[in-house]
Amino acid sequence: MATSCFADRLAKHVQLSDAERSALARLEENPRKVKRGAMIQRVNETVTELFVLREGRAMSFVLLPDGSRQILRVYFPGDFIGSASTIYSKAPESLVALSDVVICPFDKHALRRLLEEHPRVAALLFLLSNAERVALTDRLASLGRTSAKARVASFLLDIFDRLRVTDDGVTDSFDLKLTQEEIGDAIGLTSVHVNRMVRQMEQEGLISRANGRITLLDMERLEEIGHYTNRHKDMDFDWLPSQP
Amino acid sequence: MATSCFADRLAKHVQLSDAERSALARLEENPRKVKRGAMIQRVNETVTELFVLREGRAMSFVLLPDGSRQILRVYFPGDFIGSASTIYSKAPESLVALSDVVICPFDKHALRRLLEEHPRVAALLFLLSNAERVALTDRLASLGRTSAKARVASFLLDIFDRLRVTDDGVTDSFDLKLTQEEIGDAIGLTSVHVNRMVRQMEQEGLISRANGRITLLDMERLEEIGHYTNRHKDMDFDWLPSQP
DNA sequence: CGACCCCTTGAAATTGATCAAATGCCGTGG
DNA sequence: CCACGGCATTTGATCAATTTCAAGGGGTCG
Repeated sequence: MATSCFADRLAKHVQLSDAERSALARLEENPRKVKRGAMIQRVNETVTELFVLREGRAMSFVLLPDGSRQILRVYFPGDFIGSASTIYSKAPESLVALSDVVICPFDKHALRRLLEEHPRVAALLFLLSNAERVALTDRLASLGRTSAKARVASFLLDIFDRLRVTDDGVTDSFDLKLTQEEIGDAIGLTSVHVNRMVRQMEQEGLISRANGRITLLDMERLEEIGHYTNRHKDMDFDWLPSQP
Repeated sequence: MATSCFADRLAKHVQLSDAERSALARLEENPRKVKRGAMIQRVNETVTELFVLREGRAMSFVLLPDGSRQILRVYFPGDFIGSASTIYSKAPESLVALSDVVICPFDKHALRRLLEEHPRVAALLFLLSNAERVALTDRLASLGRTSAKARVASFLLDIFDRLRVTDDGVTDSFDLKLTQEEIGDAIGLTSVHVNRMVRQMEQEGLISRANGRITLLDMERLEEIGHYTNRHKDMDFDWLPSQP
């Protein structure tokens, strides 16, 4: 059986049949290495490909005419990225590697075949897409209605909880691998102000930092400050079509 | 053939077979009227139902502990709402009727059957879910990185373009049917500041208002001010499975 | 008529942005 | 090994956008 990073991720939620696994593995037949900082997809370029992120970290973002950047989402191994190209012929967002990464590009026609032949996987993708949607609405509420400190807190918790889904080594600390400017671009703040908030949270004993590594010292208070809810706990896949 | 508001919407993008149409119509077998202002779904309640909005307008929102509200999305006839309950057992957001509405609730098991039996419809739903995702990222960039005036401009254009998809009567003016406080809650501003921006845009000849009706007088400038892109023009459904 | 809601306007307060400069860190090449 | 350049972080001072607070006006519905 071929390995599939994406199948492994899905298998955390539901059992997959061998046929489904190998169909998913076919999406990852063409792994490609991309260097840190390199562009995977450029906004407005014609796109027909999607990607599975196999290794490393990536992000999607848009640039506004005045040069400011909004980071839309940070991605981790096993994430399915660039799904906007399923419906838009021109990329609505750019994708860039945050570290050296391995991505597996596949054409949307391959996705089509997968959806046709494996309705249960199709349903699963639909569900995960809805989970992404909720993640975005959470951040929308964060940007629209909470203070700078709350945004930093919830952003850290979000990254932390997402890393924990796949990486069992994560217990209370993690490598953020983002500059303060990037954090700011993700949560709608300047790097200067991110610095002040991080620094303040450190002094208050909420977090600590050591060469790029963040430790969450008081998660309860962080959740309270950030108005954060961990959505991962509440997922329910039971109603999906039973295994073929 | 039974009527289906949702099928009509999908049919704007792709041709549907009779079997697909009647399968979609079954989702709308139980229309229910809901009065303006009434709750359709309350956050944190256990949910197993989704809805097609057949008539009227609705919105989803969350309340933060300090009482402030973030409106996540405004919905129009033909929209598929509450899709978060496909994956979360407790509603992550509330749904409320903005006008008297007719909604068609259906159980997620009915959706499951639809996805199993009609892979092409499943694919289509997946695509539309990705389009929603992009709409959210657009607003995320708006909240995170643009001025109050830009947010108002892009919000108006977005509502306008979405109304135009279904309602042919819309050419340059439309009923917003939202209070200034609701606009503010959607784009992360106070009602006071929304008022100042709307008023300013009116004085500059960008828009005009008459008893709740908004007319867009200078769309080009509005698009520029709001950094707005109309995504509807760029949709591509050609690669979908061909008709069965 | 009164209650209520929404819109409007002004003045003061506050949050976070902007500008500017210093510090520290790390990899590279001499 | 050290010097250097370049990038990220840190800090201070000032500025500007938006919120907050407060009050008045207008329309509508019971």
